[in-house]
Amino acid sequence: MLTIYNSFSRKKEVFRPINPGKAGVYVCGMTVYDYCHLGHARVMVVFDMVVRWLRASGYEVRYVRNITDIDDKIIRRSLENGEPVRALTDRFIAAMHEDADALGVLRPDFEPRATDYIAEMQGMIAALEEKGLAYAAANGDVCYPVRRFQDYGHLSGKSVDELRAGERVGIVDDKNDPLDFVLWKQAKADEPEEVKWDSPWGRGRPGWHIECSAMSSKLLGEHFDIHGGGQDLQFPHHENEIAQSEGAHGCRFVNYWMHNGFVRVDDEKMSKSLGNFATIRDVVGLYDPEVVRFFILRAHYRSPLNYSGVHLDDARQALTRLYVAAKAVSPSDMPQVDWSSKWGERFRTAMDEDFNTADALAVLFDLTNEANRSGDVRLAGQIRALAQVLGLLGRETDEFLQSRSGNKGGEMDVAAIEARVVAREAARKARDFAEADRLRTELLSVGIVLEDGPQGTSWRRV
RNA sequence: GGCGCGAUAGCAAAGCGGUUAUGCACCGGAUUGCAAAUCCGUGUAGGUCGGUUCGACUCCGGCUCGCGCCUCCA
Repeated sequence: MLTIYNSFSRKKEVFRPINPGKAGVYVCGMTVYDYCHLGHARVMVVFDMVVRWLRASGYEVRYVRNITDIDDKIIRRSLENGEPVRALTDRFIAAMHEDADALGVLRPDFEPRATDYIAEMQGMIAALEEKGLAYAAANGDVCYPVRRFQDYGHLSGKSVDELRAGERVGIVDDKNDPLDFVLWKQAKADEPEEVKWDSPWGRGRPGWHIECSAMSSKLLGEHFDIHGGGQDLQFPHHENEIAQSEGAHGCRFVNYWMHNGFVRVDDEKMSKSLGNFATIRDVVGLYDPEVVRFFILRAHYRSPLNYSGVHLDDARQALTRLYVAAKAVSPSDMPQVDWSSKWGERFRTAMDEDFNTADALAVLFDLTNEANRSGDVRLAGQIRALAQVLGLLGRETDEFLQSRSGNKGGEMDVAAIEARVVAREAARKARDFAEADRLRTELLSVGIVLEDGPQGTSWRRV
């Protein structure tokens, strides 16, 4: 029985889908004006894991992760670059897909681009207007009167009055209430024509929050199961989504809200001003992408995650242990998961407990010990089968161990390495151990470790 | 100022009112020509002060420290 921590109720709840056997999942995706960073990596990996687990549990999942391809930052970047908005967003969508692929993140079933849903957004704004939940501000922007929505603040645990008390002063605003947010922005003279759409409220573009409300209801219905995103989106973005969706549709919006924890770098918040801003492509240049995925999954998704070199090195060693134990089984002839086994049951129990991947991985390590001790290939196969439920261990062991990516050793090419392995074998046969050790030391100096086994010598990069 | 979260062994990270989490690192031993990998053995961790309890790392309260949100942010 799957339980999920629901940010809305602040407690763990048994997952009960709206339609038996099915699950609708919406996750706030990227705003595509720059390369994805580790925070994006966490969102993508975490909800990829969630969807994989729902599927492994037998649910037919409809997974939507949107792309925000219209917003202030995009327009600004486009102007700076002298690059059309569409060219800019296309470029960063392609980059995002590369990053996601590297991390083993499966494509969502739908990746709606905001600009393809302008009509739906306008439809929602019209519906809100009809219910008195939209007004034109002094500057012509159409805004949502937050105080008119009863439950505003529930998700983030804030009351409207507290928000007012803590609000920053000095913000010049045309809104009736500083907390109100924009549904439709009036076009500005210095903005390119490609970011302007005609509407009943004048030429302009949608506000950020209405995008997700419109796309999710169009693709998943007005009421769906799970909505996810980074913790920072809880307020105001998700709060506003609730206000808009429930305001416009008159029914409950989402049953389970899931928020993943932040990524920090060397124990500091990751930010451009601190200069510790790590993009996925930076990190993947230093560490194998699968190590990054493992690193993310090793912590519970709601905990803060601290990125640092030593932690990634640690993760790499741990993942190597799993790979070594699974060596005898190729991913191509991997067995099915035996869910009735002790290991399968423990794994399922861990995952069913609010997606406790840390605990599930601990089960894998216990299984690893058992597999190594017994030499039972079936157990090795179960390591692979279970790990792949988390999107891990999908490669041949040697491919992982010998991969250049993220390994420190690696200047020497494979042919040169193998020539030395052969030469050393010959030396060992001749009992010329001095020569054999010399060759091994030479390889070690370039980051290659040799391992003599019953089936001969194998090598890997450190 | 308001709201919320966290503090676990050298590092990382889970569960749990009373029996070994797990991984990395370290130290012994086995194995190996020597190694590596693997196996065996070794850890009396739970910020602090109180309370509840037969018993608390686990529940409650105070304190200290750290963090997040309240503004665009995954």
